[in-house]
Amino acid sequence: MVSMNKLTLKAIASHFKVSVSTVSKAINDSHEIGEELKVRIQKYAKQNHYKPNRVALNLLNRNTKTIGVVIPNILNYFFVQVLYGIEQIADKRGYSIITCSTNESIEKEAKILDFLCSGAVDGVIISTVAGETQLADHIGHFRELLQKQIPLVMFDRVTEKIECDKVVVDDFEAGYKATKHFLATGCRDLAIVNPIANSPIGNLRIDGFKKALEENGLVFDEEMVVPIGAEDDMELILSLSLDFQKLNGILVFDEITTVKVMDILRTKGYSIPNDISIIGFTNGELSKYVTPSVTMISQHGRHIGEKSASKLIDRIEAKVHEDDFETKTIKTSLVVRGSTLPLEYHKC
Amino acid sequence: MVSMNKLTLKAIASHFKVSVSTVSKAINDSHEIGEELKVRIQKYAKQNHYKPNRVALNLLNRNTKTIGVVIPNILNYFFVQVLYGIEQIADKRGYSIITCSTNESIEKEAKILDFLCSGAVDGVIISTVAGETQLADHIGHFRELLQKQIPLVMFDRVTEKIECDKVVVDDFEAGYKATKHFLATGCRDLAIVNPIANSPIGNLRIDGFKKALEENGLVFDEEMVVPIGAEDDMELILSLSLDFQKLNGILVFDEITTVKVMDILRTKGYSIPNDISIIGFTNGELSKYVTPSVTMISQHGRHIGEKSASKLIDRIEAKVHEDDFETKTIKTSLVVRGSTLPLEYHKC
DNA sequence: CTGTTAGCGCATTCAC
DNA sequence: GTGAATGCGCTAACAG
Repeated sequence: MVSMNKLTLKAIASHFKVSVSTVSKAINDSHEIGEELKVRIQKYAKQNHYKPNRVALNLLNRNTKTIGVVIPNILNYFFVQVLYGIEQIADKRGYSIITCSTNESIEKEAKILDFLCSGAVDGVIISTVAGETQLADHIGHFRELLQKQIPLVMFDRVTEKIECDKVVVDDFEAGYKATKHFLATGCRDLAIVNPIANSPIGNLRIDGFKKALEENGLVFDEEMVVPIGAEDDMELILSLSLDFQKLNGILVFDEITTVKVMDILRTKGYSIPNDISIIGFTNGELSKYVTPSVTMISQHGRHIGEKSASKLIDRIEAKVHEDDFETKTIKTSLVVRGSTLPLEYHKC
Repeated sequence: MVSMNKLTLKAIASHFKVSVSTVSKAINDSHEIGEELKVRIQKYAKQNHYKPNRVALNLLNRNTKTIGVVIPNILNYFFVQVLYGIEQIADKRGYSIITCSTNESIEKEAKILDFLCSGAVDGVIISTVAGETQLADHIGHFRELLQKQIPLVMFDRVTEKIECDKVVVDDFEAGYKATKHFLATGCRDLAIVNPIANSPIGNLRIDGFKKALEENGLVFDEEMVVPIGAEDDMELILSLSLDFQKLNGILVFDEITTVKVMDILRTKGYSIPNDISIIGFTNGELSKYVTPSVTMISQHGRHIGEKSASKLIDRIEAKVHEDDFETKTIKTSLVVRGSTLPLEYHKC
């Protein structure tokens, strides 16, 4: 038997030969409606699984109880963790999430932002794909969001050019902390492998690295930093750029690159951490289970997601749109594992 | 300066002192509107970033160009891959995705399905959290979707009780294939570590395992299968259940458990694969980078996502709702790596 | 060429 | 107690 696919107030109304507004009130349990009729209508509605149409309500209420989340790459575990954190909070506060992936394409990001401007969501959380340079051309899309009064929270990859709430990682301190740990375990000949070259985030980490070096009377040299592109033959580049014989510590800026570097070192016959120590910026399980397990900087992706979502929803639900934007900095943690030497070995 | 946050047709109309429908037509470049006025309106709209309200259009068109995706756990890399596949296709065909995570809670799944019934999406893709037993109580939520004519595609964890399009992994063949590989490399004393006990999927794999054993004249014994709960002390259970001395091959049904098992074996002094071989059901990078790298069954999550999304959107856009539901079976691949012995070692 | 009317599904205000 | 009218923002059919 074929049932009507959409049960509306109107249909119920005509079934009971009453008006739509009567049905509406009955279903919303208004005291205005006679008890007997009310019960009959409610029962009928329940039996036939009546459910008010979200879209109609959205139009009426001028909100959607939905937030848009824009990330550069959903296959990156860091962003998945952020997503998880956002999801937790959103769910708790009655919001749904519409997830958009830019795949690191600035054009796609623009397209998505454009879509998100159209009233489909009440607010947006984004980690932008744009580096500072590209952003200039493309900042308009953010402006439009803001101009339409759609609350915006940026996380991780943010930009000063846009005024909004932000949740960022303390990347400077992270670079500093990792470097200090190298030094504290007797590793003084250091290098950085940087798969996110040109990003402000990477630069902050490098700044922290510099500071730690300086504090210990070591001089920073640009040669210490090896940028790696996605297409590059990493083994070749590392061999050309680094003198492994002299090195005893490598800091790597993402998870996959970390294990790849370790693999290359192993192939070349170096022992980790005895010959060379490794610290990685990682988020996933990977670092825990490779051998040796990786000493890492944890960025607390889930926490970043939670903070971002809380802030956004606060902003959405605030009656007034004030301009007191806030930037929240999330501290990283150094998780010490097997790819660095124990602290007792050396003092510095 | 404060600009109006929402620019509507009405606002433009009153600005030009024309009617709303004139503006609508002008913006949609109708030939009915005088060239001069049309251009003026279009220019004004562009300058002020007019964008038609999605929600209003959704109400009008009775669709949302959005699909709901329901997964048990977003931190599981398999589901992330599926999500990625869905995203690719959805984007290509002009749909957005609203992602919902049940966190393996059947109540939450019911809640989500309930929400998804309310007109927020045009169709649903789901991997249900429910095992066959629980499903009885809770099948109503699926029925409701179907009854409301909302297209539904189930993937991975499906159920016969619901009639809809499905995309499943050939888990029987996967179990068979993995077992055959053990046998072909001379491993005949086998065990299974099953962290998804009671799931139909796990049972299919076990059936494949049995068949491979039988084909080689070996007898299956329930003792060969060790179920592991999320809370269990795995090391303890394995020690109690398995005689590692006699074992030379272990098949593990998820990724994290695989590396944990390997860790335990290493701790106990067994060499992989020389003493004991390992094959895992995995999806992530983890299996590639642990030492030794893990021979694994790849489930092609991305492909599953693509198929699911294609099927769903076809169904959504089909004028007629026929009942010729299709179940698509995705073959797995065995990726041979370092945790199993080379084929040349033995013949069988 | 432009405007009026109607309706998507719902809740709310105001009459009766 | 019940219902008609209004409007959320938009398009389409129909008048003028």
